[in-house]
Amino acid sequence: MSERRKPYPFDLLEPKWQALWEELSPFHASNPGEPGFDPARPKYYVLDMFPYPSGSGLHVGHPEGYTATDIVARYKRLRGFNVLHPMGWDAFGLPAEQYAIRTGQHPEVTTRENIARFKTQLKRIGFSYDWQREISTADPAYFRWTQWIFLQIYHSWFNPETKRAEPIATYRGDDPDSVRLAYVAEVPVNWCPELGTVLANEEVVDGKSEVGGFPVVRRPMRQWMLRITAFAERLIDELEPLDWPEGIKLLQRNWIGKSEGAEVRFPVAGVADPGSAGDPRMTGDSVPGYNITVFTTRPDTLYGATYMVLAPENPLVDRLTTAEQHPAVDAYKMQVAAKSDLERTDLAKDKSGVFTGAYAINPASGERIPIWIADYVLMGYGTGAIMGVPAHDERDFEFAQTFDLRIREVVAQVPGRVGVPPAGEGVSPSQTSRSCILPKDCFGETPNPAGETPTLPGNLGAFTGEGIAVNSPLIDGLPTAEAKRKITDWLVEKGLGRATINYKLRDWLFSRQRYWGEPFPIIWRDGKHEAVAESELPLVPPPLDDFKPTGTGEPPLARAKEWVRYSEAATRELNTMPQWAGSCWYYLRFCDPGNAGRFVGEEAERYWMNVDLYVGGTEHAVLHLLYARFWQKVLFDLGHLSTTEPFHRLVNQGMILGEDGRKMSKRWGNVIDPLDVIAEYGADAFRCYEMFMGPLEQMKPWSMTGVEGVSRFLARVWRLVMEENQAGEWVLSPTVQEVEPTRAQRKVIHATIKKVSEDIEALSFNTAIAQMMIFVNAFTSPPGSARDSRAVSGDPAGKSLRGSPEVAGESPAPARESRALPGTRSVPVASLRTLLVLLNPFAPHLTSELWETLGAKFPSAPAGITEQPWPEYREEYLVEDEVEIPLQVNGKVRDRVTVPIAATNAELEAIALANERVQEFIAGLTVRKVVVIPKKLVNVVANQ
RNA sequence: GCCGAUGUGGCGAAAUGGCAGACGCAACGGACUUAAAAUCCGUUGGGCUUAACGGCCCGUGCCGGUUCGAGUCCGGCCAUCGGCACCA
Repeated sequence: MSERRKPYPFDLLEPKWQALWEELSPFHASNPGEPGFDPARPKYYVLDMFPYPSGSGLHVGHPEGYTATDIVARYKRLRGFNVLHPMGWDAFGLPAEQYAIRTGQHPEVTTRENIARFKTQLKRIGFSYDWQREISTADPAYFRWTQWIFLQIYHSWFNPETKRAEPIATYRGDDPDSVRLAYVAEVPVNWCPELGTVLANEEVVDGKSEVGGFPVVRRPMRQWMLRITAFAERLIDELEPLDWPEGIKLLQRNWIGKSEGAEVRFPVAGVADPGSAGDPRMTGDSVPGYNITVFTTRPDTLYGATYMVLAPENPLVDRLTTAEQHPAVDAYKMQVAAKSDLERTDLAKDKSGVFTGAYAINPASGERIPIWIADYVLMGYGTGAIMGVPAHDERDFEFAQTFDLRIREVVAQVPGRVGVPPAGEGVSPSQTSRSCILPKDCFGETPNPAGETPTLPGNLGAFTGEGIAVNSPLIDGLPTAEAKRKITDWLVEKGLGRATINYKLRDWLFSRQRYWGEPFPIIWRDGKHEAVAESELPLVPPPLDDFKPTGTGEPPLARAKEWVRYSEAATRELNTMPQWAGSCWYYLRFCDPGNAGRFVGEEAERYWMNVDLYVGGTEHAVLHLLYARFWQKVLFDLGHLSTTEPFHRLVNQGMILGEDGRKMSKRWGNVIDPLDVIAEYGADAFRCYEMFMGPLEQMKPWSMTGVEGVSRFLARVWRLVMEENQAGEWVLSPTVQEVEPTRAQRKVIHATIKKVSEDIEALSFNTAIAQMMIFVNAFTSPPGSARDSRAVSGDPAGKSLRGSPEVAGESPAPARESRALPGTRSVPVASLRTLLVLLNPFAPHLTSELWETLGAKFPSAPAGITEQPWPEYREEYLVEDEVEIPLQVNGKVRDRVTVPIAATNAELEAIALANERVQEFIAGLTVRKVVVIPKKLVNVVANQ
């Protein structure tokens, strides 16, 4: 770090203001009913995704979003809003626990230290958080309510009639435990041996743990689940009106994965198995228990179903398999079970499977079709069974090819419709050979109505698009959508199926085998679970010396024998909640963090919710953001909250890359430490640079010279107000005077007010800063310089002459040694004050200091810059009497002329046609048309 | 494979369908300085042309379209990044 002189004394003034903010808490927001609360003001809740306080401290990614929200928060305060802008800590988490395992240091200690470091660092950037609302998810005063919310979920069920969560008491069935929103199930889970815990689907990436990258295997275990699937439809529907990036909405929709289709029952054919011939159950064609139900999104292809496939784990498999096929089926099941998720995915390309020996009846065609098992059919989706329609499904096609199963076309492509290659294209010689492998009856008896080649589309495999039903007596000739409807109606009529919807979303695996998390407020008695009384909350984790996973899947809490024993007959639940639990509702607690009697006070919740602006990284698109919406809905349904969605407007900040354009990492040695930057350039420069880099949502590389540029800008602001005297002290510059701005200056001022206001609302901070740079350039450049006139007139070409100050009684700038340049003009105090307010959200320290300095000499304005009203611009100052417009001939600029703003179209046209340069270019041509856009341009269209 | 985002000077980037490159960085030239740093002023997309003022042509990933006019709208490609990935 260089020891060169600071361009302005940020190293003195930034700590000064930070100390003042610490002392006076000017950013504290009062709740309704509290002293200092002003009900006349509108509210604004602006929230950051709170950090996990890791050991490595803040990196430059954190402050990007935090600076954006801080600017908005400070801006909204100046605009007269009651602003809620809190910060807290997502403090439960694996790293602290793993550190504890390595060192024996209790996670609580590590976490406390990390929080302290994060807090110091955040304060060093000058964020205007209301620190009185600070919360930590690992604080018993907080997690007692996390546990309380879990109990609300536990004590409720999803009523399919009302489509709402309701207290379990309203459930009329005989087994409440089967419908609770929190339930225990023996499910195949993602078990990570290395971490000694199970993980949610969302925490597994490519068959490895998201944290640490350790292998994850499937293994059945008894786990707590939250019934998020019950809310699938609402999670999709209520997403629609939110002001979120379309991409994130789409990500959530895809994650939830809604598919509309039908369930179809296939009777198992009784005569398939010689061994069971004569078994009375196998003779009828709809014996209960011997139907296989499948889910399909394409019921219109039912006639094309030439085989069936069950998931290997499907319990029906054992009942169906013939004696002959038993050894092969069992071997295959073993083989599949041994595969990890990774392997199962990796081998996706090669289809494998085994014939069960059994047959089913295609309810439409009446044909006997073979039943197979294959691992490309998943037990967890739909019914764990499919009908194989190789002609119209890629996977089924591959499978049919591998095992030489029949392929029957039942949907004909319609020429000229979606996805149909023009004739002649997509047909290669290999098509003939492809046809050869198709069994004889592949296309049925009916000639292919599409004529020409008896195609599967091109030679690529299955045709999965929509078309016209063929070879399907009930629906022949119908387009796909209609065919779906008609066949579904027919299925319902015959009692063979029904329309239904399936979701990819699975229930949320909610328990973890960890120490450092919220214990479940649950006890076990006689093998059944019970909730503990609310009065027993918070349920604090027991003290432990050994945090290591037990390795058996039994949670570390099992080691605390005393704690585990709840009573003679009951023991405590040993699992803890996942890290997401605390972050599912922290935005609610911020509204009323000190409330000891409720998770959030009703009035506070009604006043502050929902979150007006939520800024954070995309990585939470389907995790935190889905879970939080889920909890919000449950709590809303149960009457605890006033809104059904928590986050009105969501914005994702883009990642900041290293100077080399690569992701910042120790490996590349390109990590930028915010505190190093602040030490050298100051917090204001750091903040402004992060915002000036480019659009908030975009990924962008760091640039140290870019920081320098922004730092220079702030120094120019400083020197606009201050100058250094002979003793080397900064004093108010004598050029700052109580004078009126020139007309040109006034225009820049108002253009800047307009642009900065609009840009902050739109979160376009980079262009807001650019406009303030223009402002400063206009006020620092000598009159008449190109830079001056460019800035002042808004004329990029800088050609218009502009210039002499129009200020009555402006005194010549006092001579000031070397700094006094000829033509230096005075700087109006009022203009400076406007700039300082506009810049305040971006560079709060510098502007506070300069505001104070100005106030000492020109005491007309209130003392504190944070009490200022946001300036309003006046349109009348933005318009000019004259405007320079380009004259075009056939769309090419040939000249520019300055015309009165009020010039009529006819006048403009006349001016254009009379123009010498235009004349030159239309010479010998006939003018066909003259396009006149008032105040913009004139285009003369001419040709031969 | 599917879905989404992005593609503009040497670099980060601006541009309600209306003068492409605002603002900043870097580079170069100049002023100040014994000198350097800092600061200030200026030049800076490419090519051609002019003694000079100036003028002309090309240019927003590629190909095509709509329009008086396209970075912007439409169709088709290509590349990079991100997400999902046997979900029937």
